[in-house]
Amino acid sequence: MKRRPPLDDDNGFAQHGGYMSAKITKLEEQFNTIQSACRQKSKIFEGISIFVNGFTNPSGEELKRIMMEHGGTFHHYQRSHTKFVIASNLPDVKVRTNITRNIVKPEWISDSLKENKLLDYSKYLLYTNKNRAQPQISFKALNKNEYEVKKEEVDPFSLSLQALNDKIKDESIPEGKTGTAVDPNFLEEFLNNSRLHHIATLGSGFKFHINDLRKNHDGIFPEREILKSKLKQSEMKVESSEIVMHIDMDCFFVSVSLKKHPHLKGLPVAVTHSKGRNESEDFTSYSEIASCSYEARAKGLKNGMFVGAALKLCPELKTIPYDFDEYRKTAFILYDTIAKYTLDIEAVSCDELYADLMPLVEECKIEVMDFVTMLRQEIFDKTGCTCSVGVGYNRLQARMTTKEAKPNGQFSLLGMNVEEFMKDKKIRDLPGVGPNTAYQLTQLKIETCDQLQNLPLQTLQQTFGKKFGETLQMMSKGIDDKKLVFEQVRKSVSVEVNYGIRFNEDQEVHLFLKQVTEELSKRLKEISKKGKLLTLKLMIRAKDASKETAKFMGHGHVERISKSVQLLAATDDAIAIQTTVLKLLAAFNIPPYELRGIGVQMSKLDEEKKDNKLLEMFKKVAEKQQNAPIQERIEASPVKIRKISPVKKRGRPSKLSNADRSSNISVADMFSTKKNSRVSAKKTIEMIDPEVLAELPPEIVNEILEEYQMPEEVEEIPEIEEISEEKNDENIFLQSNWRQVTKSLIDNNESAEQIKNDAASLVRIKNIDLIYLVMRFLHRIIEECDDESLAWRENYNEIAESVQEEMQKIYKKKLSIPKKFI
DNA sequence: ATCCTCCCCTAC
DNA sequence: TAAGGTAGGGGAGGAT
Ligand SMILES: Nc1ccn([C@H]2C[C@H](O)[C@@H](COP(=O)(O)OP(=O)(O)OP(=O)(O)O)O2)c(=O)n1
Ligand SMILES: [Mg+2]
Ligand SMILES: [Mg+2]
Repeated sequence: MKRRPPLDDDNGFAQHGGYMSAKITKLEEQFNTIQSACRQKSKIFEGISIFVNGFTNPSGEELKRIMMEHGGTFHHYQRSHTKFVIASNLPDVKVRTNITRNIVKPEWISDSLKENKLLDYSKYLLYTNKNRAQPQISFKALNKNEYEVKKEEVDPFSLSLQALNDKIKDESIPEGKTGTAVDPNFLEEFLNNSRLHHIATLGSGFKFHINDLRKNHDGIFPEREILKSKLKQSEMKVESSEIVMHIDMDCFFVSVSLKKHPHLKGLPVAVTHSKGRNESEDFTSYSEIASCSYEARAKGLKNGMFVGAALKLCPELKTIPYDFDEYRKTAFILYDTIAKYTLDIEAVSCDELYADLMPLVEECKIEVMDFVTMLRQEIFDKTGCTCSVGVGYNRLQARMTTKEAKPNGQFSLLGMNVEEFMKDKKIRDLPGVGPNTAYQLTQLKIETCDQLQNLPLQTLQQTFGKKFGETLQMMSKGIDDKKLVFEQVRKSVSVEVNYGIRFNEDQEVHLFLKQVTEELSKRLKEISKKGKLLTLKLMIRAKDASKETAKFMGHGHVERISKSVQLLAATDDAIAIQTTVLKLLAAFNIPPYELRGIGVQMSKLDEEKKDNKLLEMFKKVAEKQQNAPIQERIEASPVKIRKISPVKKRGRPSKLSNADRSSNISVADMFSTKKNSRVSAKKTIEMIDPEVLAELPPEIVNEILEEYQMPEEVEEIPEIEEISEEKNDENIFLQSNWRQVTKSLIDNNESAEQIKNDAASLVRIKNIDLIYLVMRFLHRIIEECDDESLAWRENYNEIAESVQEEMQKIYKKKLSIPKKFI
């Protein structure tokens, strides 16, 4: 209902107002045609979706036709909602990453068709418990933790990768593959030239920078004295909790790049990789415009537009190259100039931030807009670039007024009728309203905020969902409850490449993925984080897309798929990540030549791995004041804060150099004498010196990690009442991923001792609901596996016995749990 | 009711 | 030629 087919538009020449015919994606169009073309003959397979893996009889094509004609659904790739995988045999590596309980022989389909009714698929399972002839696999292998590196398993990959590595070094790149991800230098080259990579990196860099400045700041802003003396004194009337300023550089890349091409000032200019037009009739470039000047915008140009399209609108357009290093330097000047006056800053991107000016104007007793005028002048003096500022009582108001102010202007909504101000704004100008939402709103005949204000909330929520519907209406009136977030915490890290992806061989894919995972590992290490949830994101050529894209080396029209795995322990290890990612990839079974994009993302990030305890401690201290204006923090607890940040930075904040970053460590250093910090048992892993770990071979590392998943007693003795709490933390069944951990213990045939103890302990802490679940779970998975399961059946009996024993002691009765095995 | 996975959308 | 990255918010639908 709320989800629309994605807007996907390969050639991108579709114009902005006429929200294209691409409401329905090409893919869906095709789907519809096919559906209607082949008249349905029966509904035998209604509600059944299949994916065909490998060679089958009937063939994949034939099975597809059967499904279509008889009410079923055919998936070209295995998806989460794919109900059955049809296969006659599967290579081991594929089996290991598939749930085998839904792998069914193709005969299921053909026999069902013959009988003209849906037969019981369980008789056609490719892998059953009785089916010992089949390679043993399934549950164990599936749930065996993915990151785990066992020599026997990994060798095939690592060997072939090594071989390929050497081979590629010696040999030239295959025919027609220069400039693709097959080239071993591609990733580096691509990242160096990708503007989107640069702005993303700068963006998170500045978020970090602000955190860093705030943590190392003493709460004194000497530069405010200058404001007090230079600007007219005036009293503020307080009628809001925030005075929000939004500041954004005007056509940032263009302004900066123009400094080296001054003769082009005043002309329509765009920053792009393309050299522009050589011939008079050359409107074909699919190079993207990162930023265009306001003269160019007057002709209808927009950031992100293709050069060819832009030239059609503005044939006299001049293009200038990127200057990434200069963007970085300029952005630092922007941030550091503002940081002299306040650190109540929410970083948005390299050319844009919000600041809460309330504490500043209250202290200095100055007019907000006087400060803004002075600030903009200072930024211009230092950078030679103009910026614009909007001011309002919330972030939305500030954001909207910046648009109004641009270029090179400022605008305040304070004391104005906000609802009135919003009325003539186009819905597309609301932050959060992109092409899709705008299209859906125009379908509702809504084009301005005025109309949006008057639309019944119910209608909006029907189309956009409860939450977003309400947000939309609030926004249309200029209301926005979201407070600024000064200290932002990263929740994920990813490396994605959706350009130049043209492979022929699996090994080429593997080799590229290796580089991608190494890059990911590098980035995790840079910010001292480890992650527990690993996601592989792929872009696959859409069925109807031509093999060659309109845009050179682009991805074209694609289908996006992703798959994630929970790791047993957080990791940043390149090998561990790579191994897991290769398995995820194998599970999709995509022919290499159909890939158009590859990304690897790590989320569920743990706390900082180094000085973990110290940082956690720091957070505890700073927790309450976390998002408070910097000055209030000091007032609330001057002693503590001084202790945390003895390193004073007066006057001009320094650039974010390596030296500066490492100075952050001094925060942690301060705690190095405090030993009584309480560490959650889960994090015991972090007690191993990371440097030591890094020296060890990855297999060993993972073994150690595995060990530490079941930590021994914590070395430091916490206060008495905390002991029991901590011990409970160690109970595997009290971990959120206890199912996974338990499976892994069983699959690896580890000792049942801990399971037994922890299960009994559950009874002691009277967590009966959980012990009930646990016992049922144990029974089920032990029943499902065979082989070693004899031992585990006995283990189960023992565990059950010990649980019942505790039950008797505490409750004087037995728990109704699955019966013992015989 | 709450969680998880696999998306989609938006922004710069 | 061209360098379509990356993070966060959130919804649908299934599992628990
Ligand atoms: N599709 C986009 C949008 C932005 N950027 C880069 C180039 C921009 O200069 C910079 C900042 O983005 P803004 O949205 O702030 O746009 P500009 O600064 O270029 O223009 P404006 O004056 O509207 O802020 O990010 C980009 O590469 N591709
Ligand atoms: Mg800008
Ligand atoms: Mg901006």
